[in-house]
Amino acid sequence: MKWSELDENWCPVARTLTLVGDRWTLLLLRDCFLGNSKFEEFAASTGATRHIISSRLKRLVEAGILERRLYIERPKRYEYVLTEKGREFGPALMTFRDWGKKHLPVRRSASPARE
Amino acid sequence: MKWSELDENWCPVARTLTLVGDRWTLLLLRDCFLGNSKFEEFAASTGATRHIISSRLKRLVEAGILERRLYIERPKRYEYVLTEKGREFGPALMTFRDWGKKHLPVRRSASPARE
DNA sequence: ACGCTCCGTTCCACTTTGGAACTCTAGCAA
DNA sequence: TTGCTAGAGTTCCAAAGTGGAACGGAGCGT
Repeated sequence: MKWSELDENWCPVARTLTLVGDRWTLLLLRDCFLGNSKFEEFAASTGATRHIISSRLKRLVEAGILERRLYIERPKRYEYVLTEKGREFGPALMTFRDWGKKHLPVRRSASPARE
Repeated sequence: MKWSELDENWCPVARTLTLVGDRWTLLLLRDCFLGNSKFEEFAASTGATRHIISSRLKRLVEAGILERRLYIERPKRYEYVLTEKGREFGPALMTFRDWGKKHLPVRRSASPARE
């Protein structure tokens, strides 16, 4: 099954995944909740390629989750901000964060003499 | 950035995404919460290829989210069930479901004139 | 004019996916 | 015995997606 066919799926989870069902998209949304809004910020923060960022932002804007807004007139700069629809996705990221904090603690090599 | 490098990321959301940050994995987990547990059930329900199902189940088992359990001795049949860690992922799927129900209603060409 | 910054787009090699066929084990039927 | 069915994968190949880096253009600053 093509994943594009999921958007008419009976299951609301499946439909949601057609929009945000990949890691970069979810990372971009996390960034938005962290306050990032500019292309270069996304690039630096997520580590995704500009190519990916460009395509994902486009999809999120089309879906009405982000809004592309002109924030400087003269050199024409755009930023991407969450719409109401997008902000309502916040709880989902919270659950990811909580689950990750609990079940996937960082193993940092900082702690002495191990690993 | 390779996505495998995310698992040491400072952000718990990013770390969570290393495990479940793709559509098929999340669909498989949804299936588990719906009560499915067998390979063929996953194949039928998600529409993913057997290849994908195989690899994703493997990863989920390695991560301790699912448990691979022998349920028939003689022809050796296995089923996949959620561990406690996996069950605690439930709330995340609920938020996806709720968001999808609210913001991505099915547009069925069957019913005219209503919404 | 020249370089610099931000925001993308284009290119190509590499990896992942989709789709279908194939394997293996074992029960059941003729 | 041969053949059919069924579950649980594995293998193969073409198509799609991704990573990395270079390129483009619009408007500053000097």
